[in-house]
Amino acid sequence: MLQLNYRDSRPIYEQVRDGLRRLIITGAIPAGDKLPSVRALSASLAINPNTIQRAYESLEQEGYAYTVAGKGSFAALPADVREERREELFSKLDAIVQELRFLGVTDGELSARLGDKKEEKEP
Amino acid sequence: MLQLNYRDSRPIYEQVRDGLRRLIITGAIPAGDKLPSVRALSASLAINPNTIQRAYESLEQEGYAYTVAGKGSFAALPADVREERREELFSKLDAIVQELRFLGVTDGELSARLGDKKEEKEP
DNA sequence: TAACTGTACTAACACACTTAGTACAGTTAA
DNA sequence: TTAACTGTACTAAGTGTGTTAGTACAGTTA
Repeated sequence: MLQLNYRDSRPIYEQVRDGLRRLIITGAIPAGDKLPSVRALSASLAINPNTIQRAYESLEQEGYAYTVAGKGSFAALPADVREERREELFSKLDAIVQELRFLGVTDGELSARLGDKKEEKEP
Repeated sequence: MLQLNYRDSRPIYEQVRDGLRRLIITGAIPAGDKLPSVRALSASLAINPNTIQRAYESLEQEGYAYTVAGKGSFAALPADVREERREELFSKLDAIVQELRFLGVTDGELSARLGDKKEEKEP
């Protein structure tokens, strides 16, 4: 379900949070569905429950999850959070594209790259 | 010349390295030009010389700089490093675009975004 | 010679991350 | 009601990384 990379310098709790965020945004975990319990996920990933709890805290603070006391944590993807994420990604996109242009990448190459990826989704 | 963000969780030496890399790739520091000395840059940024040294080590390891004993460090941008950076950025681009598509961004919106940025460079 | 260059150390401190353990309130099903 | 689950909130300890401070050395340049 989630993959951890211990070589990565990023903290485990961030990797867990980012992985869950991606699963929620891609629909692999639909909004409203229950997330694995802190203890269950910590057991399956073989890490401390506190680390999972921290990932869930961060995920909830970002708006991708909510908690019902005694029941558990659930996935969420409200419109404003989607919009916020879009803006964040667009900003990163701009920076990358700008640097690629300095590296001599043409509009044609960029379009081709995006087109290729589109075809992978719609063969 | 370089901006540091102490709120950023990223280490200072990575911020310095990434900032210099960007200046080199964009041509703000042309290949062959001398980089500021370790001591001079550490003084102007008000940080420890060891931190700058670490940034230079990393930058040189990536291929964006070379050292001449006793003279100093100089910017570099060989073809293979450019190509490696292109691949790295394309990978990040793919991941961002994929997530944007899941967020409902259409090809038209993507093209428009790229087109806007192009017009900013060529008004 | 004097002032610069990068580099290589040791030592110490601060902070974030992670783990371990315990505890408590709310929910759910037997 | 009891038992097992849920998230949450602590304290404590260990570890590793980043940063700073200080000193030192070899090479270059004016």
